[in-house]
Amino acid sequence: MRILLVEDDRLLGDGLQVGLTQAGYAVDWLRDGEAAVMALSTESFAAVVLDLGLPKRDGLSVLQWLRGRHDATPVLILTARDQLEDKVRGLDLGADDYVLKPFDLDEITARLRALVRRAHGRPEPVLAVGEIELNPAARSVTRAGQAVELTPREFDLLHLLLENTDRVLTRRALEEQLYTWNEAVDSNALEVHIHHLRKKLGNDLIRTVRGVGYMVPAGATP
Amino acid sequence: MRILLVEDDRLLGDGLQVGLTQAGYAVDWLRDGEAAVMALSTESFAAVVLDLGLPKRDGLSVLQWLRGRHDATPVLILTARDQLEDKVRGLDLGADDYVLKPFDLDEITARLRALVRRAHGRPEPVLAVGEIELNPAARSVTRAGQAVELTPREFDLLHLLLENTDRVLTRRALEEQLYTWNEAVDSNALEVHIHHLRKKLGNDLIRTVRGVGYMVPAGATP
DNA sequence: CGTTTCTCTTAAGGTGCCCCTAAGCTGGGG
DNA sequence: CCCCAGCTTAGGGGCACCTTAAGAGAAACG
Repeated sequence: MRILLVEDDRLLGDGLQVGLTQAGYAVDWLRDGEAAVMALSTESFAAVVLDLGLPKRDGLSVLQWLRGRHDATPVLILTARDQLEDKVRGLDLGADDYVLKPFDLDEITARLRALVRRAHGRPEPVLAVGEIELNPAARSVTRAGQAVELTPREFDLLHLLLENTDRVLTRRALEEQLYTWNEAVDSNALEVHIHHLRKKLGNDLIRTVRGVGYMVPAGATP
Repeated sequence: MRILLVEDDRLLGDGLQVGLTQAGYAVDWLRDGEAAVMALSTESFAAVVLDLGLPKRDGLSVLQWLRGRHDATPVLILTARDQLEDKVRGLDLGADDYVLKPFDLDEITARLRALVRRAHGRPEPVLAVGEIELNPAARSVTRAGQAVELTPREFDLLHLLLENTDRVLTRRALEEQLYTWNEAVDSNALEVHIHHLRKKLGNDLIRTVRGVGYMVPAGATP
């Protein structure tokens, strides 16, 4: 599985190359947009990891050029948190997904995996417990086949719980995952979201573990 | 599930040992690279948690030596954020994963779990004595395969006892662990919990040692 | 740009469960 | 036979969690 990594920052690129290699990809690492276009015009990749701020030729320009050729190679965009506009424009131009800096390597590989899988027309793996199903790619949830509308927070929370069935997630752990590393909430927001989830999905799915946190048993809701 | 922890910082090591033990692992804690090599050459571990900055023998050197012997024991590296090069070299040398300092205990246990599972497709670590099994991650207890409902205190108490099978735990020791360093109880609360545990798990599991404390024999309840 | 809708947080009040307490009981050891 | 450590039982209080409601803020709409 061959991947093109386009990143000018030496440190970041180095880390990514190693990490992605570790994850089982063959990684070609280029430092500027010009080189990226050259590579893409002659070679074929399973996916492209594309930084936006590049020398010689901007990342968005590379993306636009790629899509102009009707090349459907999956593209994962790396963008800083304060450049949301770029992200939006990137998605408009045909990016398949984006990751905000500073990012976690696991997140990159996870999204990349999803991207490649999607590109090959293979269905996304869904997380299922009992009659509840969650589709991470579509961000959709069904209960006994019926679609259930969840807000973003609710979805993320449920996602976390379903990824860790049979494991108790402490309140701390959940909050740290939901609220990105800062501005921790000091109220019972988490409880409220849990409450909403139970209301929409039934009371049996999420078990309260007093004094610790929450858990969804793998064999819940008969 | 036996784990080798190699960490020279006393405070950090202490915290890790407690946390990992809490997570259900049997932890051997060594303070320098020399000792780690000694241990690894004679004993077998499910995984190694390895700090890089070590006395006598550097962590990377230990890792290199280990891989040189074609030992595939999973290795989780602890590294400071400003030593990315080391991390990279570590991965090159065959580390399986790394965690940046300062880290979260939950993250360590999560990665460790993934690592061990990856290494030989095994499920969660459990503490087992006779027909009693305790799963720290799920905070669940079974007796002869049947789920047993325990209250938080009961669970914590049982957890402590099972972590120290064949060792007599004094009333003092138990109370200090259960009640976080303050607000000691001056009554027989402990006895009450023991009573409840016996009621739910059978009278043979927990042995009373008159005048000292309690103990669960490793080969209890046939 | 005002209006509307939707989501998330905050806060307050309620409730059920757990845990401590205490007091009487039991049995082993001196 | 007595004493004391541990066992047993029951109840009340407190706290963790639940539930509900409403306001702030952001996104969507015209």
